[in-house]
Amino acid sequence: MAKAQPVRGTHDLLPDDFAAHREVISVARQTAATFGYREMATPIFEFTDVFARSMGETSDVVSKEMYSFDDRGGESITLRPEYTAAICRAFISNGLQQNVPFRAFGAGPMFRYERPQKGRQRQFHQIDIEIIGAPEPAADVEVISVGAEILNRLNVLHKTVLHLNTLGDPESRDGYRAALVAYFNDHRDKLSEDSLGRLSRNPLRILDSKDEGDRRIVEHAPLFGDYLNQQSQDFFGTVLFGLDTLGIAYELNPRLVRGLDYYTHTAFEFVTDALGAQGAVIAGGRYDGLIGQLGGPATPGIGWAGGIERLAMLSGATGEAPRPIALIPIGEAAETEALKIGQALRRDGFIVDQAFRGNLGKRMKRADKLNAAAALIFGDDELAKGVVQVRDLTTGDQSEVSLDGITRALAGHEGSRA
RNA sequence: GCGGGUGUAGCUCAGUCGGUUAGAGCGCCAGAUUGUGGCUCUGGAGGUCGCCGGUUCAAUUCCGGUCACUCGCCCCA
Repeated sequence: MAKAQPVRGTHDLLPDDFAAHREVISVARQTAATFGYREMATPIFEFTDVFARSMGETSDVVSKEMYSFDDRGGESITLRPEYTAAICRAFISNGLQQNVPFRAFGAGPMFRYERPQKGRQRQFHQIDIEIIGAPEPAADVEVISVGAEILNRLNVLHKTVLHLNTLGDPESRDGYRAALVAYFNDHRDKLSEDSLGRLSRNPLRILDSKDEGDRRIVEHAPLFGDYLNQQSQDFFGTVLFGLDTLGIAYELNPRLVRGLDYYTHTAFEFVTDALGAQGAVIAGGRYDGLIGQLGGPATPGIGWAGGIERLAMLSGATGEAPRPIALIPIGEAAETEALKIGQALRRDGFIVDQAFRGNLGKRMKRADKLNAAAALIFGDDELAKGVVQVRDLTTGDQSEVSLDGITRALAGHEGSRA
């Protein structure tokens, strides 16, 4: 092991990475804001129970992927593996049922102990929106359309496909699940080992198995459509109609199921094939039972989470450092004057770079390397006249400008403001 | 958690059929050019060849283990 190695599955976000990261967040934040979602944050850790009860003890995340530990007071604490349960807990804790429908946007780190891959890290970051207290299918349409609009503004919508399915209401889902379990039990001798495990934990997942043998059995498995009650069908129909109205394209995918217990009705994923095996960039669904399971008043909800790293990769966003204004004093008196000029320019919003050492040539090279938009050059001669040389480093044009005219002379460099 | 690939300078990569001082391009530093950047030229710094162990007179090279990344499974964002 090399020295100073980061923990497996964690990554540093250096300034360029961070700029791309922040771009995803700010596009999402702005887009969500236009729909009335307000940003909030919850703690990065919660009582383990918050996730164990909501996501289901048998889910992969809870059973083997959580960063859980006992704190010094003996409480079992877990670094959040997802945002939804935490926001729902906050909804209950703060008595927000007065405020429904409650729309929230959040962004931050999540933690799962998984085997790292491209697009899969142990600390990763998500953007997340939730709408709580809206049982109407219009909320499903809205939440999906927020996601589509964010992808659109990030210029990646065309690289994704929206997969859509319904899990129905609890009655439909339980009925289907029972039928599936009965069917697969009759064929358990032919199921893969993975699927035998799924049979007890989450039989719906067998539908999505990639195993050849499993697929042959799945072909003749009962269909969800036959178990959806009228209400669930109507609900889903309304969602589809809304998406059609908005011109949001989707593919119905009856194999799209969720690994977490709390989902009902609409389940969806924006998937890309451009990132290898980790193709879901935004995924979510309706969770009408979740808040009740957490001990709150029965309240429906729907939302999604998007992987910031995956979105940043997909958009190809690369952070670019802004172009500063370089201050290049020559001589001691000018160094002193430079402090004052720099202060004034910064108060005016400019990004100002001041080298701490070097002669004129050195500092010009540095200014060039920083991709500075302009250099302000001044020595004793200029100070005596109360001027500075303003050199445009793109064009090479240079002119003498009086001290109180610097801001005006930099008018063409709005891109150099922070 | 399971199976495969990879690991040589800050970055991208050559190379060593086991043998003396391990290379290139880019980048970095300095000089040509002590009041004017980009181009060019010259010079320089920078490597425990991922780590630990084994075999060997000798290992960066072969073998084992390990760590990290990566591809697929699993799971998901």
